[in-house]
Amino acid sequence: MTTIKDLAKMANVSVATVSRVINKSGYVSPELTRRVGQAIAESGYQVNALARSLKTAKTHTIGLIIADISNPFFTSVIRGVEDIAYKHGYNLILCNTDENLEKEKLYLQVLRGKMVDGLIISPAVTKSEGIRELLRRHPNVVFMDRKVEEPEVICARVDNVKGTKMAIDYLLQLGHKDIAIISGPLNVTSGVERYQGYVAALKEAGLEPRLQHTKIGTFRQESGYKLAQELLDLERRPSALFVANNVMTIGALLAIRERGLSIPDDISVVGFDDMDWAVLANPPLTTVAQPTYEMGVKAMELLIRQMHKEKIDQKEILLSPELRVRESCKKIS
Amino acid sequence: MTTIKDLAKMANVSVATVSRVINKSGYVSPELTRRVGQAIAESGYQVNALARSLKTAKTHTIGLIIADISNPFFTSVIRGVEDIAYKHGYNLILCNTDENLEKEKLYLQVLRGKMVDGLIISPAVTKSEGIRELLRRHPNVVFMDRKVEEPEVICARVDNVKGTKMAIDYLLQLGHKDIAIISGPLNVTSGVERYQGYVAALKEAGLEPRLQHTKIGTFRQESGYKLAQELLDLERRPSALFVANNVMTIGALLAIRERGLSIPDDISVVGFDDMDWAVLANPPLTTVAQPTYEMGVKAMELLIRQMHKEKIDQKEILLSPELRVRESCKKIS
DNA sequence: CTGTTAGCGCCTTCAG
DNA sequence: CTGAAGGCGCTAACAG
Repeated sequence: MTTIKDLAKMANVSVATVSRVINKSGYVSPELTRRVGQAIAESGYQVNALARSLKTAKTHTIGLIIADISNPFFTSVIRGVEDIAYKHGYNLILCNTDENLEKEKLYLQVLRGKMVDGLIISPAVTKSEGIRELLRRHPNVVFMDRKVEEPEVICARVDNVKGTKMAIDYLLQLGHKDIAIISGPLNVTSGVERYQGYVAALKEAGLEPRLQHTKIGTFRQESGYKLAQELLDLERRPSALFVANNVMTIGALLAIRERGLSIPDDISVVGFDDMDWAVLANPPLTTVAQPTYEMGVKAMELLIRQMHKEKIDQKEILLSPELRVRESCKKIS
Repeated sequence: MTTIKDLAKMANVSVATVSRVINKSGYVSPELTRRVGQAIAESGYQVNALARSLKTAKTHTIGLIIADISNPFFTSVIRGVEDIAYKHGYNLILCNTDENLEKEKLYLQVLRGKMVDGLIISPAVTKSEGIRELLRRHPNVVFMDRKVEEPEVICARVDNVKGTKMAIDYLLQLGHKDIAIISGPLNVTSGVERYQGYVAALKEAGLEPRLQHTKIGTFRQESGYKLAQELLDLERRPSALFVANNVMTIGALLAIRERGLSIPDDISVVGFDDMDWAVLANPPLTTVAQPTYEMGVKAMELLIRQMHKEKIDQKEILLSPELRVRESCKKIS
């Protein structure tokens, strides 16, 4: 591997001069600049970012910790993060935790070791000693989608309560009274907030949430599938179903289909998270859409401000969800 | 930040000793081991991977260059890569090129600078000077999904010709003669191979591919949408449509739906790439499924063998696709 | 404008 | 079994 030392020899200058032309720091005469340039071209030199980072204490790398890359919600978010990161010259180390606390903890440690300039996290659970320690040790951390029970954290996410309320209110308006929920896990903020939105919306309408009709899932497809089955097997089957995320919705739709029931005649459905095929489903699915790409963008922008020590007036960005009414809910009397 | 120097002072030993206990290299007396261990615990020490890598010339980081993270095909592949990488202690730097050659080139350079131990690439085009140079400079590169026109490259991908033939043969069997294709770009291997499979299948059946019925797209949804429109507007509308990837299929389905046509009565459709909602579509969509997760696993396993200098008997792994017949094609007479 | 030099934090001979 | 010292490749004073 060529080093600046080699270049210095080739161009017959000092390493400092080489460094200067590489970094365009300080003046170097045209002649020397040319010679160094030539040496670089001839050797195919590439600066060693490790050495540079060791010296400058900047890696231009950020860690991205999320639960599941294969979930389209996250990939869209990642896309937003990547676009902004690229624009500002940062690279992403991608860490998939699978909602596994151990894995999260290990990744946190590895990323700290790799001296990332910052981190974007979608934490596996609301309270984690690992993250608390991270917060103490690392100055640049932003949360995304989900947050953690600590004061003063910086975070970009969606208004889950509002989104869920929009969905439930819509169902209520259509005349539904027996609205079931397949909720996410209650130890992550997005899960608990959507559940709270559900409860709140019902109560505001003077309805009491039924234990029978509330199922707590894991945000996984199998979970949506299984819980939907339980709901469908109930003596008093709900007239409407709200599912708290995209992949559980797929599971639920599969279960409904398997039972030979039809939407919305037998049961109305609205899912949290829009999906690009929602309009192609049978029938087209009514959903609560999150601005996923934008969430990624905002998170990365927050992180960049934080890394640049700029003032952040709004520590918590709350994006607005949107109800996309299609044909999966019917009016009942 | 705590360094081994600090630890050495705290434990009243030399840095060499600290290094030895951290890396479990060489014998250290129990007493000193204990003292060092305590110092580590008290200080919350974390080794600086930058410094270590600079010294050892190993980063335990690999670069992953793909076209589009938001495409479920790639995310499933990434998932496979990540799982294996994690198992072996490697981290992933994720690079999204957007099929953009400039971006790819820049990323290649950055990754080289960051001294990644290896690279997995899904190249934007078949022939690229940037990649040729990389191959010359970096010993550990494996291609995934798509490859590049160079001899001896290591690669994990699917048998695109076979997959496409399966789809076309199926349509042929159902009696279709006017089978259109929305192909991918012809400057990437997966695009051209699927196109070739289409042509070959037709010719073997004694049919001549019609220019009118072959549309060359970009693997993007808009492209599928627009080209499907063109096909549908033809005087002699094809009786069947093969779409060469997942997101173009979504576009095509959208166009068909918009025209008020029904599948399979007005037109039969089969798409390359299965999708988890394919069975929920209206009607359930017949597809050619790729073993995406497995592809990622194989690619990473190949890379690991390569990095470990193990012998690789099979440089090119060709995975088998599978036709999933559902309800989007009808028999015609 | 250019060169010399001292580290960044770590690993690894080489002595002891 | 332990310590001292050199160097990985680079940047940034500090001299000149």
